[in-house]
Amino acid sequence: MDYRPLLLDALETLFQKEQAEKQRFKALAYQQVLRQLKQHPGPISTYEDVAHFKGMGPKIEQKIRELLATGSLAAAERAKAAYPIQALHELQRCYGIGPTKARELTEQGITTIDALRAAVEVTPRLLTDAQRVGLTHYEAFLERIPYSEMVEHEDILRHYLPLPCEIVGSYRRRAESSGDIDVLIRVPPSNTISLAQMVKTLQEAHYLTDVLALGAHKCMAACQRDESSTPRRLDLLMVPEEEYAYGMLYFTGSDRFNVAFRQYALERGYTLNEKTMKPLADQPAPPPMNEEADIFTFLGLTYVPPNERMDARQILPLPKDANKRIHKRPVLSAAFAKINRQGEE
DNA sequence: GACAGGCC
DNA sequence: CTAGGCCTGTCC
Repeated sequence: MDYRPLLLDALETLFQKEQAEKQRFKALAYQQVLRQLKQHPGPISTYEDVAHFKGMGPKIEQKIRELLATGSLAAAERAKAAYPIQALHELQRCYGIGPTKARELTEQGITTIDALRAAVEVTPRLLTDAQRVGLTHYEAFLERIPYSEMVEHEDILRHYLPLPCEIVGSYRRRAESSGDIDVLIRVPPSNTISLAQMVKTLQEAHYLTDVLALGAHKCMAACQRDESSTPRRLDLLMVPEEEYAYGMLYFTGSDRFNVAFRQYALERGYTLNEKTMKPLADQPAPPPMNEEADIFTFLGLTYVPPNERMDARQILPLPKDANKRIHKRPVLSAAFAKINRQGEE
């Protein structure tokens, strides 16, 4: 008997319930187990199938054991009676609607995207400008963007932007699809062009169609290659030259690779974020990093090309003897490559 | 100007 | 303890 579908439903329910009750860390705990369950390919028939998951404490263990033994979970059933779980889930898939707004809407009797669309026709101020854009493009923003289309966006952006830029995220890791388009713009000290000006240029080219948020350094927007193509989520980030290498490393991910990378930096006495690297104690301050590879070298790490950046397994000290490198470097297995292709943002 | 909500 | 910062909108 495969309890995987029941387990997914029960844990998703409890995740929504904790979110509705603003129990951030409880929600996080369910989310962590849910993510691993979704990645787990095979059926779940005994507790041993999930015992090795990260973040399995006594509370979640008890709940899973109950579901495996009885086929249902009392806590999840109670949550379903107390909250419109399905409605909260559906509404939160809309860009700009989080737990609070979703709960507010369900309390007004709005429980589906269709109902929300009808309500917003009558009362536009039910949502903010950005949320209305999210609602308009609800289906489109849930779609994934094929790699081949990402290449086209890159061409368009390079054509219109007056500064060097790169699409980062899972696209740079060569994932076969991406969730959105993350663009880093390299800003030299001499720069006089504002982000607002660049946004205007992209709007006049009829590429950028909606602005969700626009500040001095960051723009969140929607874009389209042409009138008939699917609208996509676009993020533009202005990054000063001296921070660019750190920005590239950070926004290229993957998340797990970043966590491992920052942990390793800590062991070497440095704290790392998306802008810079600082010495912890009496370490020397790092020199300017012109490109990503400089950061690897400075920390004594073997450079990892973006498409191999998956998790801690790629964090390897530089070999003392270059000849040994051939034997020390693990070969990318098909299974690893598959994980990478999932292309989480 | 502080704070909350949401996103990355 | 589980990130921290950016942007928007609201309230006073």
